[in-house]
Amino acid sequence: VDRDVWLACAVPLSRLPTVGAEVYYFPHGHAEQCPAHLPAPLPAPHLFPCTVTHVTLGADDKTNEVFAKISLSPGPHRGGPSRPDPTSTSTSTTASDNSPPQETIMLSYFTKELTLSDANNGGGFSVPRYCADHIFPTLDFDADPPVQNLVMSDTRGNPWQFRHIYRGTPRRHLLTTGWSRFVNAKLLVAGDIVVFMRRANGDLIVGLRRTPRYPLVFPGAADPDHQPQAP
Amino acid sequence: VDRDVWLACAVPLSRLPTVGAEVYYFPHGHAEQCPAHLPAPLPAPHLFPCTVTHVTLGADDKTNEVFAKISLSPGPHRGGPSRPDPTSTSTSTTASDNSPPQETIMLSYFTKELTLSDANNGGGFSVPRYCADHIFPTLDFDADPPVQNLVMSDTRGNPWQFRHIYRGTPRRHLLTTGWSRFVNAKLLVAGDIVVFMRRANGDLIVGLRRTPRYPLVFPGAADPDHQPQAP
DNA sequence: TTGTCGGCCGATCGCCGACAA
DNA sequence: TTGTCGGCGATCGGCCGACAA
Repeated sequence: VDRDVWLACAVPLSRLPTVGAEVYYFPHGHAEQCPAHLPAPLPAPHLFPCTVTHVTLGADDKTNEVFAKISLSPGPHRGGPSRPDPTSTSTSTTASDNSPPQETIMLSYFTKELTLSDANNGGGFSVPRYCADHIFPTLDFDADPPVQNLVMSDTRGNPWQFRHIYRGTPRRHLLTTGWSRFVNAKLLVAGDIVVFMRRANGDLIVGLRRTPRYPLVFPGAADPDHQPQAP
Repeated sequence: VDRDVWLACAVPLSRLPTVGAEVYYFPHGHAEQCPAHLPAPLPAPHLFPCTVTHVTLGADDKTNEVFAKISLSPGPHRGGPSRPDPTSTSTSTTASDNSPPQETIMLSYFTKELTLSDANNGGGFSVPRYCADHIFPTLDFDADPPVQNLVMSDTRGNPWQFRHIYRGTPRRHLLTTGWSRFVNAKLLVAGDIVVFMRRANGDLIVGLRRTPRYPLVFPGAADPDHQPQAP
């Protein structure tokens, strides 16, 4: 996954450490994300000085959820110890360090939280004005109705096609054909956030941020047998 | 999985070894079922004398495909070597030994290979006369049409409900409502075999045998993204 | 400007008897 | 006896403008 795409999809507070940075590993922050893997009650909060040896950016093949794999090498810091950042974790999207390099955003992007109508009803998506004007290619407003096909890649590079139309009274931008297929394939629900990105060369990319799921695995979802059919 | 249910679903040639039996492990038979896991070209066919230490019967949670996990302990046989059975394998449905105990079938069962109509058309299943007469509960033929709801468990114990009706000209037995749901959930295709079983207490069980799939993993099935929607 | 709703049209699902193998 | 077919009614998906927030 490209760094700029990753950053656009990650939560705004996310900061990526650079290789060689001296950080603190905070076990409690890590355990917070993997409550099922707790081997035993953790000892009192403690910070371990570490050095970042490798950073790998990725996106889940199925859900497109972005993550960062941060390899740490334990050991004391060479320079004077700076104030430890208690939010440091590893292999999570909220990893950060003490000297975040300012990222230059190389692409335009727009985010929207899915409404109930976006996720459930009729299979359409209401495109906010700003997104249609600044991210999507401009429509031919002489046509009636103005309509175009958009092809955009997800964060794994797979293409998705959407019908973008400007219609209704009052007029508004919508994504229709293709949208519900995307929602179903990505298992999106209201509250999830879509990220539409446009590169300088015009390429379109669609990314995702998911709201926390409770529980992460739906009971009975793995085995459809437990849902016997109604008469 | 109960032993009698397992035996009814396994292919007729299947025989289960007993713990302590002295058998031969035949690597080529095993490799035949796992062509993808061949570490290297196998040496010339060879038989390894082994003793069965444990037998576990199971059914795949999703597909209900039955299998036997047979633990072998390598070592020379104590008694005089009997004629080795070249079909012996481990962890497969075709496992066998040299002294199959005669199984007492504790249940009635009926098998049918799915036709194209059973698997594809209209969501119904043509019930052969023998199955309706000897396996299913008898219908009330005074009703018009004679109809009943059947609830049967799959080999994992999950309940499935089918509408059993006797109708048409000429009259015939059919499973209608509920059948297509079962076909879709179990990913059945024409050529697969269903096994309807009735225990002495009247309980109904439905099992499956699958025809070999080529390939075993459908290309592109894992990632729906590679199938962009048609306009 | 945009979220939600009801209308409605077309596609699909699935129950049906007809008919022939 | 039973496999396949065409018919057709019910259901569902999904595109639409209306309307109000």
